Amino acid sequence: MDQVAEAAGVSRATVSRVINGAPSVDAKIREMVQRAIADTGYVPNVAARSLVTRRSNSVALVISEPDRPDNHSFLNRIFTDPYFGRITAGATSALRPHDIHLVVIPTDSTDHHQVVRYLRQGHVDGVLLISSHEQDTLPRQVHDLGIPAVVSARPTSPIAVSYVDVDQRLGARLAAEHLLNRGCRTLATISGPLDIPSGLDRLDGFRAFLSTRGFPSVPTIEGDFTRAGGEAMARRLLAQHPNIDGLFVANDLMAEGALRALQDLGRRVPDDIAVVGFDDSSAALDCRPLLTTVRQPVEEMAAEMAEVLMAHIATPGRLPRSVTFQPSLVIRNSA
Amino acid sequence: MDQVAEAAGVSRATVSRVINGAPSVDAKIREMVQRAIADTGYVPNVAARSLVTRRSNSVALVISEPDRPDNHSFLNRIFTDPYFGRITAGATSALRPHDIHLVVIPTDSTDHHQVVRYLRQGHVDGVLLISSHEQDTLPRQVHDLGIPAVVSARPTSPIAVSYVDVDQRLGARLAAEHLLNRGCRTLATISGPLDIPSGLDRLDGFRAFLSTRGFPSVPTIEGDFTRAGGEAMARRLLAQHPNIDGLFVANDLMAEGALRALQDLGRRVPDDIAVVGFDDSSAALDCRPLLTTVRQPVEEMAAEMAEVLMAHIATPGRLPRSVTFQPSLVIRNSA
DNA sequence: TTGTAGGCGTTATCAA
DNA sequence: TTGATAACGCCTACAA
Repeated sequence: MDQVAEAAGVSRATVSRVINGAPSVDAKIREMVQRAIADTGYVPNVAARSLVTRRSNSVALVISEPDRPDNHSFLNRIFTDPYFGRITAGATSALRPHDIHLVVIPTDSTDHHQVVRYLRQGHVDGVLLISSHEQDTLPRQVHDLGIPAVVSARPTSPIAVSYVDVDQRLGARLAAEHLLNRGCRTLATISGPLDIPSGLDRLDGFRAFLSTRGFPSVPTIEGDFTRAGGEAMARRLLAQHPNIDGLFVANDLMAEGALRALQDLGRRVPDDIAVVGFDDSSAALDCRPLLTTVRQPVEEMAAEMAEVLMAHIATPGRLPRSVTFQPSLVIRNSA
Repeated sequence: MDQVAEAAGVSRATVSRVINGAPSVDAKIREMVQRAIADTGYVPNVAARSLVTRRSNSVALVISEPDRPDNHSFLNRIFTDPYFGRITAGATSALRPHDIHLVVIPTDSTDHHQVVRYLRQGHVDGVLLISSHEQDTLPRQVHDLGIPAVVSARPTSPIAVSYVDVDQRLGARLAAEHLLNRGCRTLATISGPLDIPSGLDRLDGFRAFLSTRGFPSVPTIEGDFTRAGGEAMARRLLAQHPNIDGLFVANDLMAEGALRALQDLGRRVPDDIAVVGFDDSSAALDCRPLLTTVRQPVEEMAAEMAEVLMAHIATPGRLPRSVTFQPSLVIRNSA
């Protein structure tokens, strides 16, 4: 920077002003400085800058998953699930125009403390926290840290933190309504893990609506949000309840597996049994027949999380606020 | 830090030594300092540290994709393709023990300059560059930057840079051999994009081996590495060459689409036509029948990239070196 | 083994 | 509008 200042015949302070686009700089001087910058190939040092500005221009995307028995493939599952991919894509697209970068940090409870330490060290200006499971303590820990944060779903315990969510119960209701409208009368559902709020909410919403329509009880089986799980659960469900004619599966990945099981079992979809998924992820288009599903605008939601986070970063005292997106039904061929 | 020093009754220098685990510190004093750190809840400021150490303890994962006509879903495609997910998982697992974090940066040629600027600013200590297409100028730009870097495939133009790759031609040969051994005599292939070296190499390897076995020409159609593309190309291929009995598809995603097309066309796999994919990604297990495929150890390769990168970072002058992994054939049910 | 002191490259304050 | 100058928080010779 001294080089630039010397080359332009000004002080370092002026160089700094030009770089940061301060309005109070003479046009000619600005020009000279810019030329000097180009000539010297000067690049500001970000460490020095953030030392004084206390900004890093990056945010963390923390993906907090529950510990599962088969934990060895933890990273693999995360980075292969299209849901997280959509989150990453949405967040990236919102952050990029602001020149803010994304540090991706997958975690389970065994290394919460590492994550907390990382956040405390000021590596990032804020956190996008993807946390789905009920007993996850990370949202609270992050909140206590006082660092700007936005969570991907309504926290289970009441924490004063901003979050972005979709109306899960409404989504499940849309599915139920559609199945009834088609004429299905023997309904069942493969739920998500019930220690995950979205899993629970979708199940609740589905049941709650059906009970108002005269279906007080609905055969239910708990799945794990994976394709293989959906296939296995569909098999089990149909073994127990062979005459089901309408099935709500709590995410598309499981629905894809379920369709496969139904095909193997010789059930025609949607004629013998109609199937509705949840997400409208790319998996819905990989299904045969194409999957009718509840659309959750994940990319937009992630982008909104990023926007809210940037607002928090810009205005430290800002009160938390939550944004809820409306789901919609995407009718294709499976129901 | 002053607080800690005062609380422990030592100088800031000693506190610094304790934090950085310098050996020359009296055990008692170390103890006192650590207690003081715990009491005061002190956390080192990373910006100040990297200002003086010139280390950021993070590396960039730059995913450089070619510009495609349907570019609007660029981010989506990247983050939904299991290949990139596996890369991310592999790199993360290798980096985590060293407390190095990953900044994920997707890019196409329109924002190469942003990426270069980012790298020049010293945000990261090094770059893992995932670059697949032939005319990509980014590897050269990164090389010219002089920042430690490792590329995910052999560069097309000779650049003195470390890379990690799989023996693509050998993989294709394994597929060809297997198809011949099964008794297939009318072979064809759906290749990857031919402006991507891996696409070209797999095609070359396939053809080269077959020509030594008396199959001088093989019907070929160029695909795009997507599921939908695989399906469409398989349809077209079989319309032109209805009597194909052995098909090599240059990645699993396309193979999955191809299997679907074959099913729709009423061809039995593997009886009427045997299919071999490439990658051994999770998609191979989503296929019906389960996909016989050439295994590419992507996670291990990404981890190796990370290891090599860390070596470069630790030893600035280190000469570039390349690591080539051997592919292997995973025989399942489709061939 | 410990302390002192200088410097890393910016931005921000305050005069001029 | 511009220029000195003082932080920012840490590491690291060097001296004690």
